[in-house]
Amino acid sequence: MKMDDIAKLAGVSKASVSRVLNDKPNVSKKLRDRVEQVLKDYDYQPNLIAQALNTKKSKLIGVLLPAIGLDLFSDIVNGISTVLQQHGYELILADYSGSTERAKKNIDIFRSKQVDGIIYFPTDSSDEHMVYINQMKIPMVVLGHRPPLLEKKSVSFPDVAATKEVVTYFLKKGCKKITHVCMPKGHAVGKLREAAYREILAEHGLEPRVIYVDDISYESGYKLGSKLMDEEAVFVAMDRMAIGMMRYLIEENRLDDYLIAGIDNMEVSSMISPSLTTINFDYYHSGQLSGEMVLDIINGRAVASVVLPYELLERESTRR
Amino acid sequence: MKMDDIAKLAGVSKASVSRVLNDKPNVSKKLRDRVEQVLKDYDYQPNLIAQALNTKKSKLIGVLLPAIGLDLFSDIVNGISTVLQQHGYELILADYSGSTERAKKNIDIFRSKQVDGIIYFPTDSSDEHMVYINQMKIPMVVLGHRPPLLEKKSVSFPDVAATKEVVTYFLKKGCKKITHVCMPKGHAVGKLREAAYREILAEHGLEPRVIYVDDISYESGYKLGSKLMDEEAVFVAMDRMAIGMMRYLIEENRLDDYLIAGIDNMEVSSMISPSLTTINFDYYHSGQLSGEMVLDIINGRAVASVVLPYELLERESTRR
DNA sequence: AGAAAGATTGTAACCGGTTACAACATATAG
DNA sequence: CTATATGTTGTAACCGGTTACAATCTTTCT
Repeated sequence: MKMDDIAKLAGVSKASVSRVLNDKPNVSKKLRDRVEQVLKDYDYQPNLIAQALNTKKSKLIGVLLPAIGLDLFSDIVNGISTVLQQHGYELILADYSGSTERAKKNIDIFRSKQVDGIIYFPTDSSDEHMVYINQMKIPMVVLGHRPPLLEKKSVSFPDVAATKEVVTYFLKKGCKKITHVCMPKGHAVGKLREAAYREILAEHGLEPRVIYVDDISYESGYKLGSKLMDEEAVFVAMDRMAIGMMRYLIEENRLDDYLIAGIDNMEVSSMISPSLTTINFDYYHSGQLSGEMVLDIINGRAVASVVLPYELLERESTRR
Repeated sequence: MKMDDIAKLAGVSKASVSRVLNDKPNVSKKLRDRVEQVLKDYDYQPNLIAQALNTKKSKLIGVLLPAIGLDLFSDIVNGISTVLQQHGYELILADYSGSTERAKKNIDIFRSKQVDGIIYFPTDSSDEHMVYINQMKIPMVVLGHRPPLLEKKSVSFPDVAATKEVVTYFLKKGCKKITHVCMPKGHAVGKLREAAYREILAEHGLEPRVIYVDDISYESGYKLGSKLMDEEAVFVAMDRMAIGMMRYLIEENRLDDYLIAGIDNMEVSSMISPSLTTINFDYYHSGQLSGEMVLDIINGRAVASVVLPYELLERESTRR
């Protein structure tokens, strides 16, 4: 059922049907009623592809994430989706498994599909990559980072401040040996957290000790439990790895030897025992904000970068 | 940069450019080379919207879920995405928050966007709804259910068998008082699990005791912990609620009074302490299979329904 | 009543590709 | 060296909408 068919059935021209559908002015009530009746009778659904072709608005937003299937990212998608749906946009979801090449390819596909905007959560926030991203002429929001070049169009988390807060918390508790379990190399966020950790330890004249994980799985955290030595406190760069590590320590009956804190605040982090001290980042909200921001950019409204708040949630894993 | 521009730059017609792009036969090497050079020079990306308009293939698959943000669903999306990406399709993601009306509306939007197929995870699998779904002329896979009408195009989980396996497991351990914490009413899956639970208890002449949750959150499970009485075993209809409940019982120091089992096998279920006995369902794989199935349907290949296997994972929460 | 202004509707071009068909060029056969 | 088959390229219609502009119909005013 296409517009021409509707037009014929109502005995009017295609243009008139289009006017009725788009609530254009200067349409007589008689014609409008007649057309609307036919539209209803035949349950006409316009072909949005055809519409997109000449309005040049696909009402599609591309969302590009390092991975899907991580709760963090699904919270983000959830937030984005909520906002987009409210505004009549749909989202195309893609992941690039941390490969910058695949990210670029996906962005090209998004552009081919004529998305109206892109929300991109890069793992690589190098200048080189950001220059490449910035030169695109498409509304784009950078999520999770705040690269200088795209600063104004970013929604990010205060990784540095949050990290310092955790480490300071350990210091205040009198810990001298604070280890950091870091995300795999290549994760820009991990780099930030590691640098902040090192910086604050240096400020206090303490020796840093960093353990690198291979991947950001529970399993990975679990395996690295055995690398812990005589430290007092462990700051793990993601809750999921912290939980894996705690499991290991519980099995080895060594958990009482350590104070453990994560960063992320997964939903489950308060439900495990002992519950995990962590930093709360509101990923869902970051999704909402980036959704709103990309729509603002599309509609030519002014936007300002957002750095979300964080909150230290002190729980059982750091109580003696 | 549109096709006409490329054509002019290469000194050929639009049609020839199209032929080169689509690897059509009967194109002279000379012309092909010339066009390809220009394509490369100007980094031409075809407008897939225009392409979709006349090929009537959008290379878009609509994925409609009850919710996004639940790990279960993000595993599914992950599986779907992997397969689709391999075949050059993109996915449009939408959720309907368990409202059948919103589900219908989303399906309409999908069709307006001319998706080539839909993967739909309904919560409502009533005949009425399935008749409505079935009468659509669009390739569609039903995920998570196996409604008679759409049986051949479904990918589902053996909820009944799995439930019976868990309950039987408790029975073998000698439990007589087995409670079931059920998903909120309206969840078709919850109904299946509850019915299977009731059936097997009846077979053994035992009295069922069902506790209903309001929503499928950790919190919900936590709150219902207080409703437990003198039962020996608890079969919870989702891991996340089981974990919440365990947390409550740990806080109350009553966990040792119960054997607890879930169903789902969340990634974290093996990492908490005590680790949770549960049924493993491979959601990621279900996503892959439904992705493949929808592509098969689109391409006119024969498809057969899939019921995924399950596996009881006996862990610490049911050990004494 | 007739002209001018305003409202309503239709016609046709256009969005950026694909493809049937025609036109032309080259190869093969007689 | 034509006649015919085959290969290559261009022209134009089409996909299903939107919209500028022209055409027609109403009003309103003198």
